[in-house]
Amino acid sequence: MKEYSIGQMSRRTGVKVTTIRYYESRGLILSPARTTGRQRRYDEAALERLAFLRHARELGFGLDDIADLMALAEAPLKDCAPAHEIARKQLAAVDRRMKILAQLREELARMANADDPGHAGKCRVIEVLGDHRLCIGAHEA
Amino acid sequence: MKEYSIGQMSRRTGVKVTTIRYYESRGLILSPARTTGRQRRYDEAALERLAFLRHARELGFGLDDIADLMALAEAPLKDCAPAHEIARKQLAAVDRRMKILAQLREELARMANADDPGHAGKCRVIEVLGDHRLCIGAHEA
DNA sequence: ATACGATCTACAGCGACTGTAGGTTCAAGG
DNA sequence: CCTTGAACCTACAGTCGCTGTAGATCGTAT
Repeated sequence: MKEYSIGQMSRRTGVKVTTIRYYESRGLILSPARTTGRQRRYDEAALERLAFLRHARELGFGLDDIADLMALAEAPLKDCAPAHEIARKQLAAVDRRMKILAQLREELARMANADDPGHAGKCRVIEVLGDHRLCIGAHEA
Repeated sequence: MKEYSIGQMSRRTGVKVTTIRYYESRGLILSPARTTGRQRRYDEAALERLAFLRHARELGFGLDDIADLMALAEAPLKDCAPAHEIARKQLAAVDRRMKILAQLREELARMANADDPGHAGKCRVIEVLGDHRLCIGAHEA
């Protein structure tokens, strides 16, 4: 059975050592076994959960939502009704995120492809960012 | 000469009143004129700067990057290559994010729509988001 | 046996807000 | 005018998700 130190976990997932300990303190990952010298030793399952956590964070999910998603992953063995509700809620969140990202992408592509960077003409990046017609969200409130 | 209260600025740009004051305290926008009762009164130029700030934040720029961009906007003859570089970097990040979100979306949709919640098959959310091949950033360190 | 990097705990600090308390100002209606 | 109530003011604590520091201990390679 393979074992990993916290540093190996960090290298394999890209999550910083301090952040791993922070996740543990928040209850997002289980407290792992310890050596006699009280150093953490993780197994393969812990590695997978951490990789999941990392990707979910990169997608912009909050830690509470991630806790829900993790519960969802374990749900099929139990009652699925709450799991489906979480799935629907997260699906809606994902759809909103994708919609916004698609708009961001368009604007950024326009910015990145504007005038030649070194060229004598004026830089459109600033203009584009200031343009009211390109507002991403409806801004009420 | 049109004048706007902080609340009107907020409504016009979608930036919350408290956040506008925060931006001022961070030096990102100039301290506006005040009424005799010490309430802020903004002009059209301030509105434009705030709109710029809002859009840049939505695109994921940090406040320091935004300060740099604003400085660039005031020296338009200077080379704007760094601004293009920032835009390209953000664009790449957005593309990676969208790709992963699409996969998660598919999995969540499958789970949310499963006719047979109890036997719909193993939940693959963790697998989908745990997949190393989908990593957004290079993770060295 | 020693050296030296990795790990430990505890806690302070950061970025970008957000919320609260408690008071003041402005504009509209009576 | 005067009242009323929303909008505004300052100051500061709290939030989220980390990140960094200090000082001590552990573990492994030579």
